[in-house]
Amino acid sequence: MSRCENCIIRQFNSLRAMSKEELKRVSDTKTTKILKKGEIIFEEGEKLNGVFCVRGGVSKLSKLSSNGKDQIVKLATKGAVLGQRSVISEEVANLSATAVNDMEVCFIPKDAIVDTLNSNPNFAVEVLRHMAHDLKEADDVIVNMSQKTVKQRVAEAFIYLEDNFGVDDKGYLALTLSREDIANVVGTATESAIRIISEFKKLGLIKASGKKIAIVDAKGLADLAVGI
Amino acid sequence: MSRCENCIIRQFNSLRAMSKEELKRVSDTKTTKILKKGEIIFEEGEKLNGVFCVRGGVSKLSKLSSNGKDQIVKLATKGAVLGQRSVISEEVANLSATAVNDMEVCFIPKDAIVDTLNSNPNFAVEVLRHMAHDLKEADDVIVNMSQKTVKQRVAEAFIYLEDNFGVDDKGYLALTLSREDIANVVGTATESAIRIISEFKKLGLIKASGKKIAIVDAKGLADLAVGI
DNA sequence: TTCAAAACATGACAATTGTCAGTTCATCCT
DNA sequence: AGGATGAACTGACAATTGTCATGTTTTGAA
Repeated sequence: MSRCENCIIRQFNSLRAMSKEELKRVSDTKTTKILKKGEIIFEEGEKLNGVFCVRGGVSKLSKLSSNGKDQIVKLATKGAVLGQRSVISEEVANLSATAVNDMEVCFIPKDAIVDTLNSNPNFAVEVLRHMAHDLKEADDVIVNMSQKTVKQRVAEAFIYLEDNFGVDDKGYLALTLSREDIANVVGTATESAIRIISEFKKLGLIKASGKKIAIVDAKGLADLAVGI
Repeated sequence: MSRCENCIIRQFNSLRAMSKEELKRVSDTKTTKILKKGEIIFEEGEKLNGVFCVRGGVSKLSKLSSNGKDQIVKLATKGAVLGQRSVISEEVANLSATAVNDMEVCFIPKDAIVDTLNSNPNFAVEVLRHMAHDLKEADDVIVNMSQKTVKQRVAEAFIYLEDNFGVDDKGYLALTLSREDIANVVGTATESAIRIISEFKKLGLIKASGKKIAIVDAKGLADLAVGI
């Protein structure tokens, strides 16, 4: 069985601040799950008794709004830890996590995390730093959502996807999202997202092959995103 | 001079997890500032060498978007600690803090905070919990901003103001914001905010006396906010 | 008090975005 | 292969929201 001490993922997340003993404990209590595309890791309102460490694949973190639409708040990939916020504040999950790809995740029981937090200041500070970073990102999203047009947000989404998930050998975005998911990231109607994507294709900003999308004119897209 | 140990504000924030000695150190190094309405506490991009503890008045935390408009991300009142996120992640401030009222704030130098974080797990965890809470709130704001109409967001803003800042003896919202600030909280044009406020008055949802606004039909407003 | 500046308000119009209805295309199952 | 299903797309139209122009009220400083 794989051991946390050797997990390459550790370098990406706060687990690196754990001592050997603490890691051993996590390793002994953790379990690994394989999830198929579309499967749900946890849902909004669910009480979490642990966190999920993403070893492979991509998860969308979303929240249902009162009008019945799903808003994707964040996309989490290798190294991300899901559910940490809820475990720390001892509240039910306020987001749902769904596999966008086939995924592999480790489940780490709550106690292993909470006990380490309370005894190891390095770990607590490391987690704190991560959360501070997430909070900054969330604030930036708020500003973008409220001040940018849908077109600007779609442009930004493509740049985000390229920056965070990279491209394949043909230059296409490595992460392929459905038009509906793109709309839910951007916070618009699916039809609006589709129309804007078509327009971007006509303008030569992006190209598509099936569902795969590639950025053609990165500068044009970036200019559009900031409103030039 | 007032001492942190006795500061009533302490019960609202993470400082309560500090030991007597730690608090004494904070008390010895802190300085108090009085700010007039409109004055700036710190600006986006500024390097902060400490945090600000709000003793009185209200501050708006805002960020300039690329199109030149200011988005108010959060309103902070008595007990809030400003700049904590930037100090923890050792980055420049990503928000500006401005006094909405006359304010009184304590400045606590960075080192007093950082040293305590590194040595006192209780304090670190307490700060972490606060940040986890802020992150949840930020996620909720993202969903509201992207999925609700401007009208729903204005309705929600009034409910938020009543819930968080209360009402005066005549029932008017204790915190009076300019129409422009309301528009910047909601993420819309000032004219749009004004129109919606006028409409709410006509519908009998709110009433106004000068700049002061009072909620008349709380249920009607709440229904509108969730889209009934 | 008085006047200038700022804040508030409204109208008219354009631009953006959402909704509904329908068509085409891809995928997957047996 | 054929058909069923869902995703992708398009058109038409309505609703929402932003912008510009302009008038009114409030505020604050001389």
